[in-house]
Amino acid sequence: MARGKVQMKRIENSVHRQVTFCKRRSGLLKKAKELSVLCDAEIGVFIFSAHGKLYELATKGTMQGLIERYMKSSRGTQPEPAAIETQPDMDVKEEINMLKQEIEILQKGLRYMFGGRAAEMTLDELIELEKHLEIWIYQIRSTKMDIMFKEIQQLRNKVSTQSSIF
Amino acid sequence: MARGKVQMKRIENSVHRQVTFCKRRSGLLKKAKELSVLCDAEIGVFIFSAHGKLYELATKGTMQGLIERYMKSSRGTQPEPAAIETQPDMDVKEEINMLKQEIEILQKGLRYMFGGRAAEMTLDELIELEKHLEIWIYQIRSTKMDIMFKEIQQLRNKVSTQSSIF
DNA sequence: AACTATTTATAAGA
DNA sequence: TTCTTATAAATAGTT
Repeated sequence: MARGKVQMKRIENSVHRQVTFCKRRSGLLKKAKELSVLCDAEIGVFIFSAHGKLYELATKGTMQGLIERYMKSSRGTQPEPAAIETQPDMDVKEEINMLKQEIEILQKGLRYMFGGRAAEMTLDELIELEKHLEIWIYQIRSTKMDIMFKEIQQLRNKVSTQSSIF
Repeated sequence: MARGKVQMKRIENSVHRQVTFCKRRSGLLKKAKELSVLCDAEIGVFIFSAHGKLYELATKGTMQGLIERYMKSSRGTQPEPAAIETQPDMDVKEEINMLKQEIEILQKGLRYMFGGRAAEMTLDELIELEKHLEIWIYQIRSTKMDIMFKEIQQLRNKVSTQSSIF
């Protein structure tokens, strides 16, 4: 943006590209900090260079916390999972609470797996997480069964079709 | 940055703050896109407004994928979990592979929990995930046992100290 | 939303 | 990298 316009496409000269990456990266992070301070926003940025190196910024708190908040927030904007369609009579609020609880659980689990492990979780929390994982496994087994049952039905249909041909 | 400098602190006038948020937010996202294109970088940005509304950008692929990459990448820069200290003789490479595998597992689980649920997972993947969750539960139980054992020892010490006093 | 006077960011060069 | 500087972009205050 100085001494000449810039084309909005990958810079082919690798030296230029590296220099521009360095400059614009710091510019971007500066802008993010400013926006956060001026407007009281919480911002997370991560940048992977072409060679895979990570540069990150999290205003207010940690990136982990921001990701958890992101998960929580963006979850609601997605289409409802298919599982709900099989229970159209269920109370919507109750379903939402269940989903929220599931998210809380996984957040705890995430902290356990990616964070400093057991050091960050108390005995009570571990017991709670274990309980929820058991529920999760139960749900997975249930879904598995559904899928397998459908497959069996399809196979039966095929078999009966074949037997009517011959 | 025009018609007067700006102080780097929260804008008190709420109308000004809202307008500035809107302008600078779009500016930040534009800069992020430019950096990604010009320098072949992969960038994720999320912005929570003061009132909690989420604005996001993920260049190349989805935010989910970026977060997974972030988890993978930043994991290595953190201090090693305490669990490793209890096994100083274990081969480091093997330990790294185990951690990587753990991450893969949780990523699958994340997709299952936060993504489109069962619809996105095949039977084989569900079976695999179930297996990994069982391992995870096993690890949690093991950690629980460690914590409980330490607590028992501490309590025993207290008891024996008391009995020597009286 | 638009308009500009300024401030910032930054491309090219050293 | 870092500095310099001419210019392009972003944007604060105003309409």
